[in-house]
Amino acid sequence: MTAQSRPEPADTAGLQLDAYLPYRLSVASNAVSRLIARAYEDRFGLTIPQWRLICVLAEDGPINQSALVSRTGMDKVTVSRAAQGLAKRHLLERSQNDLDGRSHVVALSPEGVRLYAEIAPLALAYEAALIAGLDPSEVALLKRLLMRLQGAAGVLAGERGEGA
Amino acid sequence: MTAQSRPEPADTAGLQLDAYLPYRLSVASNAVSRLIARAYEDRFGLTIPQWRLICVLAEDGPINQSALVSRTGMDKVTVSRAAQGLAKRHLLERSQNDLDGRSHVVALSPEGVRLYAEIAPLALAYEAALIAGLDPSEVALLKRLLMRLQGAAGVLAGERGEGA
DNA sequence: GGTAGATAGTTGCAACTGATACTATCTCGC
DNA sequence: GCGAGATAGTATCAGTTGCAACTATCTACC
Repeated sequence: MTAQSRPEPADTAGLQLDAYLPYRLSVASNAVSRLIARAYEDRFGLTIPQWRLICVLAEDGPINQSALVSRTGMDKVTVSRAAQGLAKRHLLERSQNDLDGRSHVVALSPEGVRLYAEIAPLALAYEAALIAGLDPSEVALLKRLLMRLQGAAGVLAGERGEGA
Repeated sequence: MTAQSRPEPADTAGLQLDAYLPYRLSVASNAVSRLIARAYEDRFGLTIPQWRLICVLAEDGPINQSALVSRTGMDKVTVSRAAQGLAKRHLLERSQNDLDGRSHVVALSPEGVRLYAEIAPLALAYEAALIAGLDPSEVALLKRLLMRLQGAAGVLAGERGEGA
Protein backbone atom coordinates (compact mmCIF):
# COMPACT_ATOMS: atom_id res chain seq x y z
CA MET A 1 0.00 0.00 0.00
CA THR A 2 2.76 2.39 0.84
CA ALA A 3 5.09 0.45 -1.37
CA GLN A 4 5.12 3.29 -3.82
CA SER A 5 7.15 5.55 -1.63
CA ARG A 6 9.75 2.95 -0.72
CA PRO A 7 10.30 0.37 -3.41
CA GLU A 8 12.10 -2.58 -1.96
CA PRO A 9 14.47 -4.34 -4.30
CA ALA A 10 13.80 -8.03 -4.56
CA ASP A 11 17.13 -8.84 -2.95
CA THR A 12 16.11 -7.40 0.36
CA ALA A 13 12.79 -9.15 0.57
CA GLY A 14 14.12 -11.71 3.00
CA LEU A 15 15.58 -9.23 5.42
CA GLN A 16 13.57 -8.33 8.44
CA LEU A 17 15.42 -7.07 11.42
CA ASP A 18 13.18 -8.86 13.89
CA ALA A 19 13.86 -12.17 12.24
CA TYR A 20 17.53 -11.51 11.59
CA LEU A 21 19.52 -13.97 13.62
CA PRO A 22 22.50 -11.77 14.50
CA TYR A 23 20.06 -9.18 15.75
CA ARG A 24 18.04 -11.63 17.81
CA LEU A 25 21.22 -13.04 19.24
CA SER A 26 22.63 -9.67 20.17
CA VAL A 27 19.46 -8.40 21.76
CA ALA A 28 18.91 -11.57 23.78
CA SER A 29 22.51 -11.67 24.89
CA ASN A 30 22.49 -8.04 25.94
CA ALA A 31 19.34 -8.52 27.97
CA VAL A 32 20.72 -11.56 29.75
CA SER A 33 24.15 -10.06 30.26
CA ARG A 34 22.73 -6.91 31.70
CA LEU A 35 20.65 -8.91 34.13
CA ILE A 36 23.51 -11.09 35.27
CA ALA A 37 26.04 -8.28 35.38
CA ARG A 38 23.79 -6.22 37.59
CA ALA A 39 23.24 -9.13 39.95
CA TYR A 40 26.94 -9.81 40.40
CA GLU A 41 27.82 -6.16 40.62
CA ASP A 42 25.15 -5.30 43.14
CA ARG A 43 25.64 -8.21 45.46
CA PHE A 44 29.29 -9.05 45.14
CA GLY A 45 30.98 -6.16 43.40
CA LEU A 46 32.11 -8.43 40.60
CA THR A 47 32.27 -7.76 36.91
CA ILE A 48 31.42 -10.47 34.41
CA PRO A 49 35.06 -11.08 33.45
CA GLN A 50 35.99 -11.36 37.12
CA TRP A 51 33.22 -13.83 37.71
CA ARG A 52 34.33 -15.89 34.74
CA LEU A 53 37.84 -16.09 36.06
CA ILE A 54 36.54 -17.25 39.42
CA CYS A 55 34.50 -19.95 37.72
CA VAL A 56 37.36 -21.27 35.67
CA LEU A 57 39.77 -21.19 38.57
CA ALA A 58 37.27 -23.01 40.75
CA GLU A 59 36.78 -25.62 38.07
CA ASP A 60 40.29 -26.04 36.79
CA GLY A 61 42.48 -25.02 39.67
CA PRO A 62 45.59 -22.83 39.44
CA ILE A 63 46.64 -21.87 35.95
CA ASN A 64 48.40 -18.96 34.32
CA GLN A 65 46.74 -16.05 32.60
CA SER A 66 47.20 -17.17 29.04
CA ALA A 67 45.44 -20.39 29.93
CA LEU A 68 42.63 -18.25 31.29
CA VAL A 69 42.57 -16.37 28.02
CA SER A 70 42.18 -19.48 25.91
CA ARG A 71 39.78 -21.01 28.39
CA THR A 72 37.42 -18.05 28.57
CA GLY A 73 37.86 -16.62 25.10
CA MET A 74 38.31 -13.18 26.57
CA ASP A 75 40.96 -10.71 25.55
CA LYS A 76 44.24 -10.94 27.43
CA VAL A 77 43.84 -7.35 28.52
CA THR A 78 40.44 -8.13 29.97
CA VAL A 79 41.87 -11.12 31.80
CA SER A 80 44.77 -9.09 33.09
CA ARG A 81 42.57 -6.37 34.48
CA ALA A 82 40.05 -8.77 35.94
CA ALA A 83 42.84 -10.66 37.68
CA GLN A 84 44.27 -7.44 39.06
CA GLY A 85 40.91 -6.46 40.44
CA LEU A 86 40.44 -9.80 42.11
CA ALA A 87 43.96 -9.79 43.49
CA LYS A 88 43.39 -6.39 45.00
CA ARG A 89 40.44 -7.84 46.88
CA HIS A 90 42.49 -10.87 47.86
CA LEU A 91 40.11 -13.19 46.09
CA LEU A 92 42.94 -14.71 44.16
CA GLU A 93 46.66 -15.06 44.60
CA ARG A 94 49.31 -14.66 41.99
CA SER A 95 52.58 -16.45 42.38
CA GLN A 96 55.68 -16.34 40.27
CA ASN A 97 56.15 -19.28 38.00
CA ASP A 98 59.65 -20.54 38.63
CA LEU A 99 59.75 -22.30 35.31
CA ASP A 100 58.83 -19.17 33.36
CA GLY A 101 59.59 -15.74 34.65
CA ARG A 102 57.06 -14.14 32.35
CA SER A 103 53.97 -15.89 33.55
CA HIS A 104 52.19 -15.74 36.86
CA VAL A 105 50.25 -18.64 38.23
CA VAL A 106 46.85 -17.54 39.39
CA ALA A 107 44.75 -19.36 41.96
CA LEU A 108 41.70 -18.67 44.05
CA SER A 109 42.39 -17.70 47.62
CA PRO A 110 40.37 -19.41 50.35
CA GLU A 111 38.29 -16.26 50.40
CA GLY A 112 37.78 -16.58 46.68
CA VAL A 113 36.68 -20.17 47.06
CA ARG A 114 34.21 -19.07 49.68
CA LEU A 115 32.85 -16.37 47.41
CA TYR A 116 32.51 -18.84 44.58
CA ALA A 117 30.57 -21.20 46.81
CA GLU A 118 28.32 -18.31 47.63
CA ILE A 119 27.71 -17.10 44.12
CA ALA A 120 27.43 -20.36 42.25
CA PRO A 121 23.95 -21.18 43.55
CA LEU A 122 22.81 -17.71 42.57
CA ALA A 123 24.22 -18.17 39.10
CA LEU A 124 22.46 -21.48 38.74
CA ALA A 125 19.24 -19.96 40.01
CA TYR A 126 19.41 -17.26 37.36
CA GLU A 127 19.97 -19.81 34.67
CA ALA A 128 17.08 -21.88 35.97
CA ALA A 129 14.83 -18.84 36.00
CA LEU A 130 15.80 -17.96 32.44
CA ILE A 131 15.03 -21.38 31.06
CA ALA A 132 11.98 -22.00 33.21
CA GLY A 133 9.28 -23.61 31.15
CA LEU A 134 11.62 -24.79 28.45
CA ASP A 135 12.11 -28.39 27.64
CA PRO A 136 15.58 -29.66 28.68
CA SER A 137 16.10 -30.96 25.17
CA GLU A 138 15.42 -27.49 23.83
CA VAL A 139 17.97 -26.02 26.19
CA ALA A 140 20.52 -28.59 25.15
CA LEU A 141 19.87 -27.83 21.52
CA LEU A 142 20.12 -24.12 22.20
CA LYS A 143 23.56 -24.50 23.76
CA ARG A 144 24.69 -26.69 20.92
CA LEU A 145 23.49 -24.20 18.33
CA LEU A 146 25.16 -21.34 20.13
CA MET A 147 28.47 -23.14 20.10
CA ARG A 148 27.98 -23.88 16.47
CA LEU A 149 27.27 -20.23 15.66
CA GLN A 150 30.32 -19.19 17.59
CA GLY A 151 32.41 -21.63 15.61
CA ALA A 152 30.97 -20.49 12.30
CA ALA A 153 31.59 -16.86 13.18
CA GLY A 154 35.18 -17.67 14.07
CA VAL A 155 35.73 -19.43 10.77
CA LEU A 156 34.13 -16.64 8.78
CA ALA A 157 36.26 -14.09 10.60
CA GLY A 158 39.25 -15.89 9.19
CA GLU A 159 40.26 -17.46 12.46
CA ARG A 160 43.62 -19.11 12.24
CA GLY A 161 45.01 -21.65 14.62
CA GLU A 162 44.58 -25.16 13.31
CA GLY A 163 46.25 -26.58 10.28
CA ALA A 164 47.68 -23.71 8.28
CA MET B 1 41.71 -37.00 41.81
CA THR B 2 42.75 -33.49 42.62
CA ALA B 3 39.55 -32.94 44.53
CA GLN B 4 41.48 -32.83 47.73
CA SER B 5 43.05 -29.48 47.06
CA ARG B 6 39.84 -27.77 46.02
CA PRO B 7 36.77 -29.17 47.68
CA GLU B 8 33.71 -28.12 45.77
CA PRO B 9 30.61 -27.53 47.84
CA ALA B 10 27.70 -29.59 46.69
CA ASP B 11 25.78 -26.49 45.64
CA THR B 12 28.21 -25.66 42.92
CA ALA B 13 28.33 -29.11 41.41
CA GLY B 14 26.01 -28.10 38.60
CA LEU B 15 27.98 -25.06 37.57
CA GLN B 16 30.35 -25.39 34.69
CA LEU B 17 31.19 -22.28 32.80
CA ASP B 18 31.26 -24.03 29.45
CA ALA B 19 27.73 -25.27 29.94
CA TYR B 20 26.43 -22.11 31.55
CA LEU B 21 23.83 -20.64 29.27
CA PRO B 22 24.49 -16.93 29.88
CA TYR B 23 28.13 -17.60 29.13
CA ARG B 24 27.43 -19.54 25.95
CA LEU B 25 25.05 -16.84 24.86
CA SER B 26 27.46 -14.01 25.49
CA VAL B 27 30.38 -15.68 23.80
CA ALA B 28 28.38 -16.65 20.75
CA SER B 29 26.84 -13.21 20.48
CA ASN B 30 30.18 -11.48 20.79
CA ALA B 31 31.69 -13.64 18.08
CA VAL B 32 28.82 -13.00 15.70
CA SER B 33 28.59 -9.31 16.51
CA ARG B 34 32.27 -8.78 15.98
CA LEU B 35 32.08 -10.50 12.63
CA ILE B 36 29.11 -8.48 11.45
CA ALA B 37 30.34 -5.21 12.87
CA ARG B 38 33.65 -5.57 11.11
CA ALA B 39 31.96 -6.34 7.82
CA TYR B 40 29.72 -3.27 7.97
CA GLU B 41 32.47 -1.05 9.23
CA ASP B 42 35.02 -2.15 6.67
CA ARG B 43 32.82 -2.02 3.64
CA PHE B 44 30.31 0.66 4.40
CA GLY B 45 31.61 2.62 7.35
CA LEU B 46 28.52 1.77 9.35
CA THR B 47 28.22 0.88 12.99
CA ILE B 48 25.75 -1.75 14.15
CA PRO B 49 23.32 0.81 15.58
CA GLN B 50 23.43 2.75 12.32
CA TRP B 51 22.77 -0.37 10.35
CA ARG B 52 19.82 -1.23 12.57
CA LEU B 53 18.29 2.16 12.02
CA ILE B 54 18.64 1.75 8.29
CA CYS B 55 16.94 -1.63 8.47
CA VAL B 56 14.01 -0.38 10.47
CA LEU B 57 13.59 2.70 8.35
CA ALA B 58 13.69 0.61 5.22
CA GLU B 59 11.10 -1.75 6.63
CA ASP B 60 8.79 0.66 8.38
CA GLY B 61 9.27 3.92 6.57
CA PRO B 62 9.63 7.35 8.18
CA ILE B 63 9.18 7.43 11.94
CA ASN B 64 10.48 9.50 14.80
CA GLN B 65 13.35 8.61 17.05
CA SER B 66 11.38 7.36 19.99
CA ALA B 67 9.68 4.91 17.69
CA LEU B 68 13.13 3.81 16.61
CA VAL B 69 14.05 3.36 20.23
CA SER B 70 11.13 1.08 21.00
CA ARG B 71 11.52 -0.70 17.70
CA THR B 72 15.18 -1.52 18.09
CA GLY B 73 15.43 -1.78 21.85
CA MET B 74 18.47 0.45 21.80
CA ASP B 75 19.07 3.33 24.15
CA LYS B 76 17.75 6.69 23.04
CA VAL B 77 21.24 8.10 23.26
CA THR B 78 22.50 5.39 20.95
CA VAL B 79 19.70 6.08 18.52
CA SER B 80 20.34 9.80 18.63
CA ARG B 81 24.00 9.39 17.84
CA ALA B 82 23.44 6.82 15.14
CA ALA B 83 20.90 9.09 13.49
CA GLN B 84 23.27 12.05 13.67
CA GLY B 85 26.01 10.02 12.04
CA LEU B 86 23.74 8.88 9.25
CA ALA B 87 22.38 12.38 8.73
CA LYS B 88 25.90 13.72 8.42
CA ARG B 89 26.46 11.29 5.58
CA HIS B 90 23.12 12.22 4.05
CA LEU B 91 21.89 8.67 4.36
CA LEU B 92 18.82 9.85 6.17
CA GLU B 93 16.86 13.05 6.40
CA ARG B 94 15.37 14.56 9.47
CA SER B 95 12.37 16.79 9.14
CA GLN B 96 10.52 18.78 11.71
CA ASN B 97 7.33 17.23 12.90
CA ASP B 98 4.72 19.95 12.55
CA LEU B 99 2.48 18.21 15.03
CA ASP B 100 5.14 18.01 17.72
CA GLY B 101 8.00 20.46 17.87
CA ARG B 102 10.06 18.14 20.05
CA SER B 103 10.28 15.22 17.69
CA HIS B 104 11.95 14.88 14.36
CA VAL B 105 10.72 12.54 11.71
CA VAL B 106 13.51 10.46 10.33
CA ALA B 107 13.52 8.84 6.93
CA LEU B 108 16.01 7.20 4.63
CA SER B 109 17.27 9.40 1.85
CA PRO B 110 17.37 7.97 -1.67
CA GLU B 111 21.04 7.42 -1.06
CA GLY B 112 20.19 5.57 2.15
CA VAL B 113 17.74 3.38 0.30
CA ARG B 114 20.43 2.60 -2.21
CA LEU B 115 22.88 1.69 0.52
CA TYR B 116 20.31 -0.51 2.16
CA ALA B 117 19.70 -2.33 -1.10
CA GLU B 118 23.40 -2.85 -1.35
CA ILE B 119 23.95 -4.12 2.18
CA ALA B 120 20.89 -6.26 2.68
CA PRO B 121 22.12 -9.10 0.46
CA LEU B 122 25.39 -9.09 2.31
CA ALA B 123 23.58 -9.27 5.62
CA LEU B 124 21.51 -12.17 4.42
CA ALA B 125 24.59 -13.90 3.10
CA TYR B 126 26.24 -13.64 6.49
CA GLU B 127 23.21 -15.08 8.16
CA ALA B 128 23.08 -17.89 5.63
CA ALA B 129 26.75 -18.65 6.18
CA LEU B 130 26.27 -18.71 9.93
CA ILE B 131 23.41 -21.17 9.83
CA ALA B 132 24.78 -23.26 6.99
CA GLY B 133 24.24 -26.90 7.71
CA LEU B 134 21.52 -26.30 10.26
CA ASP B 135 18.03 -27.54 9.83
CA PRO B 136 15.57 -24.70 9.18
CA SER B 137 13.44 -25.98 12.03
CA GLU B 138 16.43 -25.70 14.33
CA VAL B 139 17.00 -22.14 13.26
CA ALA B 140 13.37 -21.30 13.85
CA LEU B 141 13.54 -22.84 17.29
CA LEU B 142 16.73 -20.96 18.02
CA LYS B 143 15.14 -17.64 17.21
CA ARG B 144 12.11 -18.50 19.28
CA LEU B 145 14.24 -19.49 22.26
CA LEU B 146 16.29 -16.33 21.97
CA MET B 147 13.19 -14.19 22.09
CA ARG B 148 11.99 -16.16 25.04
CA LEU B 149 15.26 -15.69 26.91
CA GLN B 150 15.14 -11.99 26.17
CA GLY B 151 11.63 -11.83 27.58
CA ALA B 152 12.57 -13.80 30.67
CA ALA B 153 15.58 -11.57 31.29
CA GLY B 154 13.38 -8.52 30.95
CA VAL B 155 10.91 -9.86 33.47
CA LEU B 156 13.61 -10.87 35.92
CA ALA B 157 15.17 -7.45 35.62
CA GLY B 158 11.92 -6.05 36.90
CA GLU B 159 10.85 -4.64 33.61
CA ARG B 160 7.84 -2.41 33.93
CA GLY B 161 5.61 -1.29 31.14
CA GLU B 162 2.50 -3.38 30.97
CA GLY B 163 -0.22 -3.44 33.54
CA ALA B 164 1.11 -1.86 36.69
C1' DG C 1 76.80 -17.69 24.43
C1' DG C 2 74.73 -14.15 21.92
C1' DT C 3 71.32 -12.50 18.94
C1' DA C 4 66.43 -12.89 16.45
C1' DG C 5 62.07 -13.92 16.96
C1' DA C 6 58.20 -15.67 19.87
C1' DT C 7 55.45 -15.32 24.07
C1' DA C 8 53.38 -13.43 28.88
C1' DG C 9 51.62 -9.72 30.63
C1' DT C 10 50.91 -4.59 31.27
C1' DT C 11 50.06 0.07 29.90
C1' DG C 12 48.19 3.69 26.94
C1' DC C 13 44.84 5.11 23.83
C1' DA C 14 40.64 5.60 21.22
C1' DA C 15 35.97 4.20 20.53
C1' DC C 16 31.71 2.75 22.25
C1' DT C 17 28.07 2.47 25.80
C1' DG C 18 24.86 3.89 29.24
C1' DA C 19 23.37 6.82 33.06
C1' DT C 20 22.38 11.47 34.32
C1' DA C 21 21.31 16.04 33.58
C1' DC C 22 19.58 19.44 30.70
C1' DT C 23 16.66 22.08 27.08
C1' DA C 24 12.64 22.44 24.51
C1' DT C 25 8.12 21.30 23.82
C1' DC C 26 3.73 19.24 24.83
C1' DT C 27 -0.40 17.97 27.86
C1' DC C 28 -3.36 18.37 31.50
C1' DG C 29 -5.80 20.54 35.12
C1' DC C 30 -7.18 24.60 37.21
C1' DG D 1 -3.80 30.79 29.55
C1' DC D 2 -0.65 29.43 33.20
C1' DG D 3 1.96 26.29 35.92
C1' DA D 4 3.21 21.18 37.00
C1' DG D 5 4.51 17.23 35.20
C1' DA D 6 5.49 14.27 31.08
C1' DT D 7 8.03 13.50 26.82
C1' DA D 8 11.63 14.09 22.65
C1' DG D 9 15.99 14.62 21.97
C1' DT D 10 20.84 16.21 23.05
C1' DA D 11 25.07 16.97 25.77
C1' DT D 12 28.13 15.52 29.24
C1' DC D 13 30.60 12.32 31.96
C1' DA D 14 32.27 7.89 33.79
C1' DG D 15 33.12 3.13 32.97
C1' DT D 16 34.23 -0.66 29.76
C1' DT D 17 36.33 -2.69 25.80
C1' DG D 18 39.73 -3.95 22.40
C1' DC D 19 43.71 -2.78 19.74
C1' DA D 20 48.42 -1.52 19.44
C1' DA D 21 52.68 -0.67 21.47
C1' DC D 22 55.77 -1.82 24.98
C1' DT D 23 58.72 -4.48 28.52
C1' DA D 24 60.42 -8.63 30.15
C1' DT D 25 61.44 -13.22 29.49
C1' DC D 26 62.01 -17.41 26.95
C1' DT D 27 63.46 -20.36 22.83
C1' DA D 28 66.15 -21.50 18.96
C1' DC D 29 69.67 -21.17 15.97
C1' DC D 30 74.23 -19.78 14.57
